[in-house]
Order: sequence, then structure tokens, then C-alpha cells
Amino acid sequence: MARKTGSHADITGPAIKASALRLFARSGYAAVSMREIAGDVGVRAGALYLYTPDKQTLLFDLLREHMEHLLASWTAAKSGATPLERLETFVHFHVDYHFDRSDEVFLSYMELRNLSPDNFGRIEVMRRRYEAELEAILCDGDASGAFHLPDLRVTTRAMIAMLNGVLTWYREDGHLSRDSIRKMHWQMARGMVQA
Amino acid sequence: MARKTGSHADITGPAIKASALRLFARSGYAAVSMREIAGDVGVRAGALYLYTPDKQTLLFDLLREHMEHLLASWTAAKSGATPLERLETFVHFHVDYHFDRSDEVFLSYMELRNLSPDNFGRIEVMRRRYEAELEAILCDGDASGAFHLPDLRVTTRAMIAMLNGVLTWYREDGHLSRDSIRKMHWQMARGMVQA
DNA sequence: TGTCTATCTGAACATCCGTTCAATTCAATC
DNA sequence: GATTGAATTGAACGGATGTTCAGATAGACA
Repeated sequence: MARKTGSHADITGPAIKASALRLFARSGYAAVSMREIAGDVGVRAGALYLYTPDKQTLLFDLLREHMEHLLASWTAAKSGATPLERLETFVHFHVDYHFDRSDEVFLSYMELRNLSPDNFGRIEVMRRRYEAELEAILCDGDASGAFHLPDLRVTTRAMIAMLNGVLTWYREDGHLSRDSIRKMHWQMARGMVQA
Repeated sequence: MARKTGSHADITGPAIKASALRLFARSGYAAVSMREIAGDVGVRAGALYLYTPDKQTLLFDLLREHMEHLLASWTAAKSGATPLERLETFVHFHVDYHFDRSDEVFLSYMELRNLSPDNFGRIEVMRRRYEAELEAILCDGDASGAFHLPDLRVTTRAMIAMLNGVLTWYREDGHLSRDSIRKMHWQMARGMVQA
């Protein structure tokens, strides 16, 4: 096996994260062993510990990097003057993000309970920050009379739950284009807030 | 330990299912050991095998019984003449069911991937049957002009995803009454179908 | 009172788990 | 060609896992 000093690690490190992400998303954190991840990478289990201190940190780093990327992407994407425009931007962004990074998104809401309490707290802070972005849009729209919400927090969570639903089936319906799914969810979201 | 022939089994059997349900829902199927379940019941691990052939069947039976109960409950509850009334009944039923049996519902959509392929297929058939109940309501409403749906299947799944969202937070907001949550979700569901 | 039998224990089975580490490999450097 | 050091192996660690089963226990019945 070829080994170049200081360069092979640049391959193995990301490869481990990619394999762990895919396997965790497919079978669940608890059901995937370190040997299984190593085998997928093409390496022995011991080698993983050159790149992560333990399995728990491997999961945590995947979720943390995902949340950081999600927040940064939204910060770059957010736009719109009116609450309605801002909500449309959010819905499109959210659905698109789910298409592009389905494993990360799926993992981040399925494996929260396998994080240690400390790590859970850190991820939860970021998750709430993202949720607050939507909540702010809905809040402004409700205040301006553009939306009519039964309850701010409940609507925020219900809308995120609805949008996350794409995750469970989007692979099946190959005949629906991403753009049509995006538009449909925007129509339903607009209905939810009675705009 | 007192033991009455032919009667103690009537206690231990259901106790095992209750413990397994709660522990699986809390920590996940793969993360809960048979010894842990036995300890919760107040029995040794070996005794579990008088009531289930193996761990996999224990999970499957929990999900199967839940789905059978869900379908039977809906059959008993379904009512309404117009699509709008039928939809309202469905939304109220679904939200109420989630309140009353949150562990079962949570388990049934978190642990599907830990079922063997055969068992997964059996549960999936029942899950689709339930989904079809909502789809039929939406289909009739769309045909009669009462609803305006972008896509029948997408709307069905998006609505179930939204309603399932209650599971993730309903414990926190103790200040919201069940009735108010029910009404809010009905308002949002009605908006989603543009009724 | 003694027998029967449903119920449960306690110990064992093979196998897997996450993790550690001395020994090895080999590209890069001198 | 010899040396260096990053990258990886392979074997081992203690412990947990699902499952089995001969034997103990104790209520029910003769």
C-alpha cells in the first residue's frame, strides 16, 4: 500500500468521515462498528484512531460540521425584503439543502440521542439557531399582517417538520423534478401561514 | 418471589413489552440490551426467551401491534360526510393518537431500519394502508374542488410529516393544551390543502 | 403431604465491541 | 544507500452482546 509522508492522511481522514456518514445514516450509529467503517475505507480499525479520539467524537464532528455548514449556507443565501419573500427563500433553501445533503440532515435528526449530554447541548444550540431564523421570518410576517399564525413556535416547528418530510421519500419519486418539489412545498408552506 | 402457575406469565409477558417499548423509544433498539430490558422488568435475561423467540421479534411485535391498533382505532373513529369534515376528523385523530401513544408512534418511525427485510415489508404494508386513508380523503377533496393540491402523494406525505412533528416537542410545551394543539394543527392542515 | 409443572435463575457459550500499542512498512530526505 | 518519521497493521485487552439450557423454585393439585 503506497504511503506518502504527510499526504496520505489527507485522503484517509476525509474518507473515514465520508464512510462513517454514509454508514451511520444507513444503519444507525449504534449498529455500525468501527471495524465496519474501517473496512469501508479500506483500512484496519486501529487506523481510525489516528483521526478521531473515539467513536462518539466521530459522530459529534459529523453533526457539528453539518450544522456549521447549514448555518453558513443559510447566512449566505438569505434574502428578500418582505416576510413572504424571505419565507419563500427559506423554503427553497431548506428543500434544496435536503436534496444536496440528505445523509447529513438525516443523521442530524436521527442520531441526536446518541450524543453525550455535552455534545447534545452543543448541537442543540445550533439547531435552535437555525430554527430561530425561520421563527423570525414568521414573527415579522405575523406582526405585519402578512401571515396569520395560530402560534409562533408551533407553526415554526410544524413547518420544519413538514419540510423535513422530503427526506423520507424523495428518493422514490424520481419522476418529480427538484424544482417541482420545491414549488409544491412553497405552496403548502404559504398555505400553512395563511398568506 | 411468588409464582402462581399459569398466572404470573400474564404479568411478565406484558411487562416485558412495556419495558422494551419504553427503553427502545428512549435509547434506540440497537442501544438497549436484553439484560437491560430484563433488569427493568425485575427478571433475568434468560426469562425473556419464554416470551419472545429473539430480540428482533420483540421489536417487530411491538411495531405490528401498534400498527394494528392504529388501523383499528382509525376505522372506529373515521367519520364525516364532506372531504373537509373527514380531513378534520383525521387530523384530530392523528394528533390525539400521538399524544396517547407517543412511544409506539415514535418507535414505529425511528426503528423501521432495524427490522429484518421481511418484517420491514410487513410493517410497511400497514403503514401504507394508513397513509392511503389520508390520501383517499385528499383525493376526494381535490376532485370535488374543496381542496387545491399541488400533488396528491406529496401533499399526503407532507401533511403526515407535519402532524408527526408534534412528537418532537409536545412534552416541552406543557402550557399548551391538547385541544389547542389539535386546533392549531387543523388550521395549518386546512391551509396546506387550500380549503 | 407429596407430586407436578409453569416459571425463572445462573452460568456458560461464542462472538462482537471500542480501544490501545508495540511492531512494521515505506515515501521522503539526507 | 542509509536514515527518518508519518501511516498503518495485527494482535491483544476487558467487557458486553444475544442466546441456550440444566437445574432450582414454588404455587397448584392429587
